[in-house]
Amino acid sequence: MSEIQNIKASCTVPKSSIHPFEYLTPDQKEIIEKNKVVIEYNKGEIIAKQGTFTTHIIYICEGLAKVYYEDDHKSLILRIAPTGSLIGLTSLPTNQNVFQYTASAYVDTEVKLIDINIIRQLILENGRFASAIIDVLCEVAIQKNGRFFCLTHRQAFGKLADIILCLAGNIFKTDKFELTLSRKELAELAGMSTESVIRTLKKFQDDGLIKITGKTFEVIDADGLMRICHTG
Amino acid sequence: MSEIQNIKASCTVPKSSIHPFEYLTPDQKEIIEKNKVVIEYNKGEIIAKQGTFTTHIIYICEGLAKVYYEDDHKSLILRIAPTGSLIGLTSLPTNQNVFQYTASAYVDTEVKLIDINIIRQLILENGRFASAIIDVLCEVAIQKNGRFFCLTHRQAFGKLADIILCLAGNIFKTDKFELTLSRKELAELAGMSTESVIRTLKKFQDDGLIKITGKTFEVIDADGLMRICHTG
DNA sequence: CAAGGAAATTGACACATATCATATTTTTTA
DNA sequence: TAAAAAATATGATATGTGTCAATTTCCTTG
Repeated sequence: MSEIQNIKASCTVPKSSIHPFEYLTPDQKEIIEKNKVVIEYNKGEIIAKQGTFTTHIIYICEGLAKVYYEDDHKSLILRIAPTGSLIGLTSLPTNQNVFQYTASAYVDTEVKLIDINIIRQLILENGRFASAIIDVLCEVAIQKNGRFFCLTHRQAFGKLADIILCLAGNIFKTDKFELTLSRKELAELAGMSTESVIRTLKKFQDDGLIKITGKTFEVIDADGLMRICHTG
Repeated sequence: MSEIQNIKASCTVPKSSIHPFEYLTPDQKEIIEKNKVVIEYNKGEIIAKQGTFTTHIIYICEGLAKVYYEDDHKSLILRIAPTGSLIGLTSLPTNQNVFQYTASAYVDTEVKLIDINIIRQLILENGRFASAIIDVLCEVAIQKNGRFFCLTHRQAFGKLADIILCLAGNIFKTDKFELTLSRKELAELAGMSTESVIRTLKKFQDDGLIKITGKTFEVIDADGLMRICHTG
């Protein structure tokens, strides 16, 4: 039986063990601190809107954000940004000065806004910081590849199994957790219809893979879900 | 009537106008030149295999590479890397030292191999270079979001229309071009079956959107294809 | 130039899953 | 606490597209 935290699901959340700001000098840290703004968002509120000018990079101090791409009245969740994530890095190139995606608060979330030009300047000045930013970008890219593959090549069973393992292993880091997401939100995350999510969830329960009591999800057979990820 | 080069298809190829090496000092350029290896690959040959150690970053001097993710005997094309692209950047984080995808030559391709540790060192030393590498990563990320959306949210018509516009506008940069890809390869690119590609292509011809003569593709109605991208 | 093989094409069919309609349960709010 | 609204659940149906099989066309190679 594998430990839920060690499950490697292609998933939605990058591992994020990188903290670029740690590589700044005290002086540089102070520049950030002096120019930062801290804002609280309520669940559901939009933190950054695709297409608007990226004047600041967003750092998630506490909470969870949904990062999604919007087009033609459809939307695609790119990733879930947990505490410690940076949002808006894709606007670092000066010719790409608008948000390439929308970010909204999945739960009540506290963010720190940092002037993007200060970040640009620090990248030029501090190699270790630049390197850490690159690491963050790479980590997000790798996670996105996995999610991309999952959503295009797996069918309902596999997609949902993947999401559940990801929630358990990467977000809540325990096999029994309270899920505040509605079935509709879960469906959006898995890239399938709400009804399909409900049916698939029921099937998983009948097969003894998971147990749902109200809003509480419990992963019973992580290895079984893992197998479905790779076959279903 | 829009110019084919200005069509904004979500697409498969990043615009790639960034050349990080231009920001190096003469000394730094010399380090690169002294340590580089140039290799020629024939069409179809594998340039880098997912899972193997990334000892070098790959620069495409001339040609076209297919970058794809492999899992469970299935594969997903992430992007097409044209002349001037860098491959292997996602291995820059030292804890991510294997290729995250496979790259193979779409046509005969000449590449330059550059020791990844030299790149890492240059990122630390040269802020402008680091910044340019970040720009490249961001550009690839943005392109990948578009492709991700296209492949998950559009159906056959839209996906294929998108690919055709991308080939015409971004790769060949003309509305009449010779396509060396087989229907099977085109299908892989559009994330659909070979038969569906053939049927859809036929429909496009019947509707007077494109004209195919042997291996020559001609875009007749780019605006029409564009519309299909966003509705089909 | 003929034979063999690969690629392209076409049609029939299967199947996964979205959509729609409707019912039930839960939550909100007045 | 009743009424309204939202979320969840379930069944029937529609549809897009993949798969399989068969045929034709094109290209290679002896």
